[in-house]
Amino acid sequence: MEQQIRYTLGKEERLKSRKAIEQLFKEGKSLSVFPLRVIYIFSKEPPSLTEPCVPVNKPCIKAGFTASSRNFKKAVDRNRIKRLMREAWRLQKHALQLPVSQHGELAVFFVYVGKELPEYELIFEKTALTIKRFIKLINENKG
RNA sequence: UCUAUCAGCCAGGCCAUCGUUCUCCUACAGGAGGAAGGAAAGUCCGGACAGCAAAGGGCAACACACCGGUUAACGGCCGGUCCCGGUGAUACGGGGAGAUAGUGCCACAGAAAAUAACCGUCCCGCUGUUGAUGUUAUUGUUUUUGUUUACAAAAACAGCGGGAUAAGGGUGAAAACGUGAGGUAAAUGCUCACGAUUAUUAGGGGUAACCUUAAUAGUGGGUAUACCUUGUGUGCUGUAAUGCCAUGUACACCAACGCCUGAGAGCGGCCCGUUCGAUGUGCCGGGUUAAACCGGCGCAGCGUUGGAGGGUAGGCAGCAAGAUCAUAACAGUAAUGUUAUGGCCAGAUAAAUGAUGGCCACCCCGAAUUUCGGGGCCACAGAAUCCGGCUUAUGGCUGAUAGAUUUU
RNA sequence: GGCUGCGUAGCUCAAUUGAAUAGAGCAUUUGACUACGGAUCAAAAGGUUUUAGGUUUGAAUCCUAACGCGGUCA
Repeated sequence: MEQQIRYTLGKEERLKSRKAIEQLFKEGKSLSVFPLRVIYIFSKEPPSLTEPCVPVNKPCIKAGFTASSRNFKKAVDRNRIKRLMREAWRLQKHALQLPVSQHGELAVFFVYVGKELPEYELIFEKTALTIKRFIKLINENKG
């Protein structure tokens, strides 16, 4: 049986520390794939010096998701958007895993900036697009 | 069938794949089990629990207000009662201390908005004018008649003073019980009849609010959702409360004791009373992940002894077995309570419950009436310490009553 | 999670010790002035006082509930 990819998104793979998120918003770069706005940061330390970042054991991509309460006043809508984004990320992030693990660590934060409730298909497509752009970015940095 | 009002119920079920979170097991591959609501919402009330050294008294402030019951508690709920609206109907909806404790307010209009004032009406007295009529005296003339003067004076008018009035006075939301009769100088519940209404007393019913009968005394405008008075209740702040752990750093850190003085501070509104009382404190800049900390300026008593103290980022507790849930029986009109049996039912912290598919049930449409095909499977909406209510949002179903329409 | 304040013309604000017609400035429209425009002058229109109940003879104002928008504590 060819190693089946486990599409997981546990606690380890999400941004949970308030401090880390504040730092990300302060120093991170951003790109925008409407209706998503993506804020990200690469940590420079080579993986060998800090705790070993082996793809199987320790995840090296951390992600967070949010939707503004200015655009969506109801908690139900915000939860729905975050869940859809999480689901799309969960199914597609494996494409990034290998390139990133060779390079360092990545922290990503997705902000939904649209003003209407999206369909799942739209979120899925846009997430795929962002991942492509990330891969491109990593390749440029190498070169 | 539709509409209106009221009351009650439900918020699909099962299976599979990939994921999330918590707990347990484990051979660390994984496996098993639990995982949003009737409103989780608004934060409008009431509690539990915690802190404020202790939580004492008074005042203030706030809330509530027919009666009884219910409860841990409530401003909630249940039952009753009176008033108003409303109906075929005690179906239904709304309201309820005090205006006779006091103060304030009631625009415009109106005589007047609560004192009964003003106009007007009536009575008495005084003064003045006119003066029917009467009496007496004087003067002139011989007398009579007549004239003049003085006095008295019915009545009328005017003025002043005193008193009686609330019947009348175009208004207004509201005008000092209403209608009729008698009575009076003129009038008035002044008296009488009928009616309305308030209070007290007595009898009857009811735990009570209240109902009812009789007697007596009244008829004092409205507004307390103006201030207020009376009664009852509440100390204040809130789980981001609060307690504990531990990294690293700096030291005018902390604790105890003593002396002069009593600045000041606390008891989260104020006072009394009481307690604390000095290496402190205010501002600005730097520093730290954060706090400790450093420097400057201002105000300000010190000393001795001891060893840990303060504080935040993070973690743990608080934090999931309870005014608990389900079923049954009993008590009660009911809210609710008691007993028995069984169950354990979210616990995250940038914050878990999602994505996809199938079947059944339900609804709609078409064929057709056994059944088949297609579509829908929703609305409002997401726990953050936990409970009891209230309010608001919202889909469907059922029942009761009334009305309308159609068919028989 | 708690506390607290506000909502008036298209905009910025008055009127908040209840009193009948809700006022001012800017903006808008029309007219005058000008060759034209601006400025200026004159006039007009524009309000269910956020919504729904209640108290009152009478509510922008008082009371209750809802909706919306801020501020603040940690």
